[in-house]
Amino acid sequence: MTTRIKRKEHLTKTRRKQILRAALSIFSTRGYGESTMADVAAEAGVGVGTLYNYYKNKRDLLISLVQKLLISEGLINIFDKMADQSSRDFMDSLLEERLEFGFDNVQTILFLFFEIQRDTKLRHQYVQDVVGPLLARIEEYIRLQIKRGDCRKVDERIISRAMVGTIIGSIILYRLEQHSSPFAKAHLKKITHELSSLFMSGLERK
Amino acid sequence: MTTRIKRKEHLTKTRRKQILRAALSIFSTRGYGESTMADVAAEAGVGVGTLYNYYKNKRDLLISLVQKLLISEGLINIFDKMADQSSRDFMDSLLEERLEFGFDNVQTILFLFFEIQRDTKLRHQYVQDVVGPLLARIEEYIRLQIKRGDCRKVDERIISRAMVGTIIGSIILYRLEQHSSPFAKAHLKKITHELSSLFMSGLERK
Amino acid sequence: MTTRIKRKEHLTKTRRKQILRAALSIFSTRGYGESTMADVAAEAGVGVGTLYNYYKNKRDLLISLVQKLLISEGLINIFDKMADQSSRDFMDSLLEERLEFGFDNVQTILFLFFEIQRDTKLRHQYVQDVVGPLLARIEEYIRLQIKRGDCRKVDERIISRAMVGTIIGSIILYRLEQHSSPFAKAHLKKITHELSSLFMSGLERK
Amino acid sequence: MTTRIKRKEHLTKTRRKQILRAALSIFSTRGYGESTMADVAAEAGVGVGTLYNYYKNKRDLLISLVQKLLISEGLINIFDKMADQSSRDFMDSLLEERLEFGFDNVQTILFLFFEIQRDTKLRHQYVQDVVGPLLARIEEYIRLQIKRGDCRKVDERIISRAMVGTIIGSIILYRLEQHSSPFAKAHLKKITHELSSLFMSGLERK
DNA sequence: GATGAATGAGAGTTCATTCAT
DNA sequence: CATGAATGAACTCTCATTCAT
Repeated sequence: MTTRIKRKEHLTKTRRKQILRAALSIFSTRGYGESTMADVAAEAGVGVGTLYNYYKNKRDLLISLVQKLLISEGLINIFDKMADQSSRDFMDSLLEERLEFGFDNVQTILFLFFEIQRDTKLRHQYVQDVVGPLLARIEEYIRLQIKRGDCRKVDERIISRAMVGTIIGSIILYRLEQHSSPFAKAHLKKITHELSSLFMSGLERK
Repeated sequence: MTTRIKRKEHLTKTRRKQILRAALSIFSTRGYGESTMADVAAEAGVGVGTLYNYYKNKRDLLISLVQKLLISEGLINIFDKMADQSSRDFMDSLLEERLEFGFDNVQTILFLFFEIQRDTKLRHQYVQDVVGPLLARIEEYIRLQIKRGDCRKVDERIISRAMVGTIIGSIILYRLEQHSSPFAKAHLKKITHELSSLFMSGLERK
Repeated sequence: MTTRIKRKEHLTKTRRKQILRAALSIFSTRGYGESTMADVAAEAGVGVGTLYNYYKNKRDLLISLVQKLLISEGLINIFDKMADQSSRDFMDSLLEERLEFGFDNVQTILFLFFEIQRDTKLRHQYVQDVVGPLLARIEEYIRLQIKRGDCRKVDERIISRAMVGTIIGSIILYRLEQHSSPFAKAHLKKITHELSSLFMSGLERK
Repeated sequence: MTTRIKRKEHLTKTRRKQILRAALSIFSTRGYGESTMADVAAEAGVGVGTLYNYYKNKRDLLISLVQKLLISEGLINIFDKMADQSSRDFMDSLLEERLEFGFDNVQTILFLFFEIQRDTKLRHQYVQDVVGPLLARIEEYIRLQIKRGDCRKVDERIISRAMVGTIIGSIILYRLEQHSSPFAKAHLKKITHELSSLFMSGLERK
């Protein structure tokens, strides 16, 4: 009995995931406004009506999708990996991990940014749950370095944003230039190293 | 006679601009797919039919709009101002000018990026006409500094992209955080200075 | 299962027929270009959107309609009835059957002719599938009569066309004069008899 | 002064003819409902606005066009040529003249029939001014032949319609079969002769 | 009188959503 | 719960008509 119910819940979750995955794929490539529920249904391999058994309407699907991405899909889980890392490693791992993830999900990320910035609620949520914590973490790190004397006196609130901005911007440039540039996944290590060096010596005390 | 024709041509150009301006405003805020031609017409203060006297269809309006923005609307005219500037000024003016422009046009820029990266032709055009020249210019500048011995040996192709990426990413972060951050127009000078310093000392020979 | 599917297929066919019938009615009276999909939907008693679940677009509806009429709606099934009939009966039944059908469907027929002759593909199909076989049949009949010596030497290719032409033209005249003439359905027998006599003695050996 | 006015009137007439000619060409090939005023204007070599200086609206243009065709464009002027002709010549000249004219203007004629039969007023006018007189003439001819004893007793009202119908139908068949049949302009003499013979001996006293 | 840009009513078409099966 | 045919509101686009030049 309980098992039956559990299985049912499990199935429901699976179905919801399946639909969200399809929606992400479709929305990312065509854009929300130009995607149709039929497209999503086809991609998910279910009937159109089924979508409405799991999501109230198209907009609900979008919001659910975005929130799911914000919360659980590796967009903020860097923290786990970042814990207790020494200075250079912190920078390196932050850059490498985020860039690799970014390069792998450019379309999704661009789609996310575009949708998030258009919806006040989503934007606040995103800033609060994702960007905020990430920035806080980096600010804290910089403050620590300054206190230690390893870093010159900088405005950590601005520098942290510059760093996150660099990651975001690099991902976008990668999408724009595609394979016609040194910003290819193949050179990820090289890129990480150059950026890391730039920031490290940029912050370093003279 | 000639005057009459000229006036007519002038009117046509004016009308086209008027429509493009309206389209930009609508598309930027609602997104292309969710904007209607009626919206655009209303914003432009003309009848719906009139739009079709100047643009073949909705997509044509979008493409024309994007191309117009790429080519003439100050997205690349930074070059004129940048000419013959000494090292620190180059960095400062690049950052300040681009950030200010970016902060003033976040929505437009995000809209542009989103549309450009979805259309292969536009993407190529953008890379070739806008991003490419800008990167070339920065690479050249870095190479020069290296040769002069003012800058340590770095991969100028990566660093140039990092710099452009930083600008792009900062603009996006600005849009996301809106007024709840130090990334506000009010602190533009401060921001410019911090970033400039970061890059300058980041590149500086130890 | 199979039954379920069969029922569905049946329903689909019924719906398609229902729509075609409505389209025929509307197109015949208003003309294709002046009919609207809303008209057709109303006549069929379905929503506008439904039309598009069965036909790609308005033109597709027209073409399907015309082809359906050409192929199956009794426009060529005269052959079954004509088989193995002696000379005078052949002529009589041909005339009577075709005239009656024509008088009953003038508008449809005129609409058909007008659309068919404007579309090369339809025209070829019509000639090949409908007019051609009918003419062949009549030519064969005439040739037989000539061989038998019951008929004087005539060019059967021209005479057959004259006979078919007479039927077509009579139908049109009937539509034009409407009830103000002896060409009324009431006098069908009389008309058939006069025409039959005309042709019979027109062909008869002197 | 009078000359000036006359010239003006002349110009006006010319312009009206020019427009009607264009309208006929466009309407005949595309059908009234699918033709646009812009099409007509382009064909006539004038601006769209000009059309409205000569005709109240699109429908007025159609009606004027049809009436013009009915009244003056050779559709009924056969009477002049037919006067005082002896029996066989009457039939021959009627057939040859009407068929030649028909073969040369199939599209126009089909367009005319289609439009006329859809408009009650036009239909009445057509029957009264064109078809009626033509039928009357043929009926009279047949009655005369019967009285003379050259023709067997037939219902001249039906036979006359059959003859006119044959002409109409032959023209339509010609359009449908186009060049793939013996109904080509090249064989006009042959056709005329066969038809004439058919009718003559069909009516002849045995 | 000639013109064609401007217009909006209205056409064709799409698609989110519902609901009977 | 899964489905997809039915639907009409809403969209894109067309085009007859007007009117300032």
